[in-house]
Amino acid sequence: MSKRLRRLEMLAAQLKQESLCTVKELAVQQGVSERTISRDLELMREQGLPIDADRGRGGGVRLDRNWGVGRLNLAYHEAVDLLISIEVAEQMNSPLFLGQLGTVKRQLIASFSPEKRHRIERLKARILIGVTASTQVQSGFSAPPDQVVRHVHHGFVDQRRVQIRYRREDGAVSKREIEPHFLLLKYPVWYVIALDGLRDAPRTFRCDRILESRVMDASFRLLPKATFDSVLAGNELLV
Amino acid sequence: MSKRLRRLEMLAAQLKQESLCTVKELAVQQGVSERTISRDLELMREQGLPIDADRGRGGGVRLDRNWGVGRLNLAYHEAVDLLISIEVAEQMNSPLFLGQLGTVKRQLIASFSPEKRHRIERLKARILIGVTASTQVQSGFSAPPDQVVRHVHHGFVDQRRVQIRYRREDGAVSKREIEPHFLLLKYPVWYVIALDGLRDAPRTFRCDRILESRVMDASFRLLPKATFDSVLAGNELLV
DNA sequence: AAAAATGTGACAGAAAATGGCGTATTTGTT
DNA sequence: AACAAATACGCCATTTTCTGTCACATTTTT
Repeated sequence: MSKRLRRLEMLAAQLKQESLCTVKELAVQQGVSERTISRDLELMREQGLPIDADRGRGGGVRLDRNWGVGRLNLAYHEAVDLLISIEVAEQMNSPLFLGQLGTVKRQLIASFSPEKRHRIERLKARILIGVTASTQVQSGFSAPPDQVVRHVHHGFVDQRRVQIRYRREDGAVSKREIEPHFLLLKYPVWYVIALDGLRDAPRTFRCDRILESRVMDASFRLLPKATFDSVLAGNELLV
Repeated sequence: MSKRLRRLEMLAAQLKQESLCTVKELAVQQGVSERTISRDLELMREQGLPIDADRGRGGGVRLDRNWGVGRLNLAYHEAVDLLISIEVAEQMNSPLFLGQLGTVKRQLIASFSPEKRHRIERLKARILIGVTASTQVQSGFSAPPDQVVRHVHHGFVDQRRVQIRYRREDGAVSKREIEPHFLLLKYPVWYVIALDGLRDAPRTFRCDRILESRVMDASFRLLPKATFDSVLAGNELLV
């Protein structure tokens, strides 16, 4: 069903790979006549792909040089991560490359439904950017294990409780179940501001001090930000 | 020509906006029969769109909640910026949100032709990540003006000479024409490592000390990295 | 049980896609 | 100047696909 659709996609892919190909080549590859390829290219142009053609000997068809990417298919969570990454980077106040990403951001936002957009806004509001960590803190920093990063991320985004083994500054290790409400970045260190499940008290955890983690099935409800004022108070926030 | 293609796109767009719609609604909107919409949805499922349907009263059709973005259309330079941004952020060693961006990166890379991929590799090799700036440097830091950021970015990517007005640490202001070969990030400060056009000597400039800038028409040729060893030597590089 | 939804199969008529052919046009090569 | 290799496009018969209609099954809510 719908062979043409598939052919159009394959043609687009082909044109992205090869810088120049002739209609004849494409026709042989796709097993259709040259006339058909011509018509396909015509349609693709109508759809907005900037396909240039050189007539005459040594000519052929190619995508405009200034065209790199036809489309990027993003799953919901990928799009969310991308959008939030861009916004975080923007707020980190060190532009140069990310400053140029306005169009990308706009497209991402536009592609979300209003309802989802709102969810992302709330998510973003739960990410706090603080001042850069002191030299002393930085020297004692090492990137947390991948697994921990994934779990904290998951728990934060999906509002799931996370079980962690945590090493306090004084070296004592304890097991806890936390509800990750806020993330705080004091570059390069991420902190989780969470409700400690057992004591029902707000606490701050440094991600690189989390030794092990597990995402629980249980989700949690967001509490008002005021609940965390006590632990947030000590941090200079940029945003 | 190809009404169906257009209809399929419109259906996808519709489904992205509305969380739930009935086949009947869609049929009326598109001016075709319900049976046709059914078949369209069938095709879209085959193409990989996760369209769920609830039967029975109050039911309808909707995109899987985990699906936000159908496609992102990126121009070449946007795609380049995005890819490089992701890589820079990755190398900044502060994951959490960027950890999930592997798929996005892979898709971006896949969509470039080998030739373009190579150009991007070279561009990336010209971006250096150093250690975080000292507290002292940070306190004297303020984000450079947008225009300067854009111009430096432009000059760096397109290998164009850039005219700048620069304020040295001692306060003296001078006008120069530079060839931006490398960018060095010592978070949050970006440095431009460039050939000073007048003296033909490698120099380092702090972006936030550039007062004004202008991109020239003249492009420049890349010199071997060894040319800049003298100015690069003093920097601890992470990469 | 009724109503409101989707899902699917069959069939004939409508519409679109295809291939083949011819011609025009552009461009590089001999 | 002539030729060869490309795209561009119009026309038409043929083939394939799409569409609407009708019928019936299934799922879910009221």
